[in-house]
Amino acid sequence: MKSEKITNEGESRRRRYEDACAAAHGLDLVGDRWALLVMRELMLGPKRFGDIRASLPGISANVLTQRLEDLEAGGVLTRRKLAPPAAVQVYELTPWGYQAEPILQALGRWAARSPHHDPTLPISANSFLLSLRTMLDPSRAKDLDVRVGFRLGEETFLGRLRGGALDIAPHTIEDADVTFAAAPAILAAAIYGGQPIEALEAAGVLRVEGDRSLATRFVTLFPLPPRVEPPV
Amino acid sequence: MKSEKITNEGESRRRRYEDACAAAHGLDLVGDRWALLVMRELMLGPKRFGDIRASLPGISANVLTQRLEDLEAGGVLTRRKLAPPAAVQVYELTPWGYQAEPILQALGRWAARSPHHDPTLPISANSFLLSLRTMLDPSRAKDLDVRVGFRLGEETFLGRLRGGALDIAPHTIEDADVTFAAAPAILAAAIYGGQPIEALEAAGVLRVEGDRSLATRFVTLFPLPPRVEPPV
DNA sequence: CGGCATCCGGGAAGATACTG
DNA sequence: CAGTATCTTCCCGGATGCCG
Repeated sequence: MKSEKITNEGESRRRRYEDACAAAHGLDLVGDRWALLVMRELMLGPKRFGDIRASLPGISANVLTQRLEDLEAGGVLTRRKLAPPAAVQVYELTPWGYQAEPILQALGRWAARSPHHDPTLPISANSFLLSLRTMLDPSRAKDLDVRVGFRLGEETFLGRLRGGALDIAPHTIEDADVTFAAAPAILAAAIYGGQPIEALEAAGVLRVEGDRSLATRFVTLFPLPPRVEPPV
Repeated sequence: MKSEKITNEGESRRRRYEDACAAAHGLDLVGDRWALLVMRELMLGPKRFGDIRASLPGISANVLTQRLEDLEAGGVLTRRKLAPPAAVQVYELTPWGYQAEPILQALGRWAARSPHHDPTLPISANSFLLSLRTMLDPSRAKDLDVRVGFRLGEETFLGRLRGGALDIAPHTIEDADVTFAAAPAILAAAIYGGQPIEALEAAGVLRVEGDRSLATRFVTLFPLPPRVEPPV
């Protein structure tokens, strides 16, 4: 039996930048592969291990376990057991963890201009919804106060657009002013790709309920920044 | 001889997240270890290989070579040869590369609140100066229009504070209104650690030239956000 | 089934030595 | 000084299997 785990006694000797720069310390915390994407998947609310994994095609179970441990040790998230009726364990960002959203937004805004960005790859519900928060143009939205429902696969989310800001959370959608039902990639095509709503409905891949004129306005609130000219 | 480098025919098979999310693509570009810190070192102007390396204690030459190649392939930076008198090669961010600064700022602002952040580690001139741009409180600075010089080791930088924003670039400092000469860590102690300027001068680790009352005001313009409560 | 440990192969990171 | 070559170490990714 050499199973003496000298590895870590609660304190990790993980590889670190020895740098006082706060950004470098941020990379110590969330710079590992997959770490920020795990946080992205928790950004709209707690999730279970399997749901995170399903949202991140390509991550393996042991890596996800590792990232969750590291992020918990860093104070970014906590594991919590739901009330006995459904006593499942979920992972939830700490209040400070939720405040990491501007990192994802800065990264997303910048990379959206990349010459190599490929928007045709698969996209998760969370990353699509977060992209709306990121790309919303407050000046175009500032005089709107509406509730927008999203039915993305099994899950429903309710967005509250008010004062030029957009809050989104998992929620029922019966009292939304307008509701979009489609795969995330389809909605992205409508909002970022300029695909007309009617065409997508005619193709049977999108359904709009409620205020249709609001729907056509809503999809224009998220302008994409110009691409950088292709590589020399 | 199996030295057939099948590796890459100009196209890289680098490990990528297959994800349409722009943030995920951003991680494809700058998510590798050291990548963002290399960009940080170039954020205030072009640098040579050796200078980047000297600013990043712990990076090894081959990793730096690799990161520079990858970032160049991603359109983030270019290599450029200076005019014949000093025909040295330097690395310089592209205009789009410079626009990545908000990523560093979001990361830094967030991680500055970490319970595990250790400000006593070594700090480079660039990361200190960038931290000023990050942490400047525009409301405290909005009615100031001054030139601030920094002598950090061999290099000098000139900061222009105006309209609540701070521009910084390598520059001579003879026409600054006030000048700080000290190691970056010392200046950080004065600005973020609340060390009195007089005490640091008495200790012989800091020298202030020019408008001294401006100096005492300047160091109050960069409030630190509150730390998160230590781990449970 | 969800969560986590273990083993293994490949590849990136780290350290050192070497070359133009 | 600016990288390149080489070797070691360790992380990532996939598979399997244990256990509640």
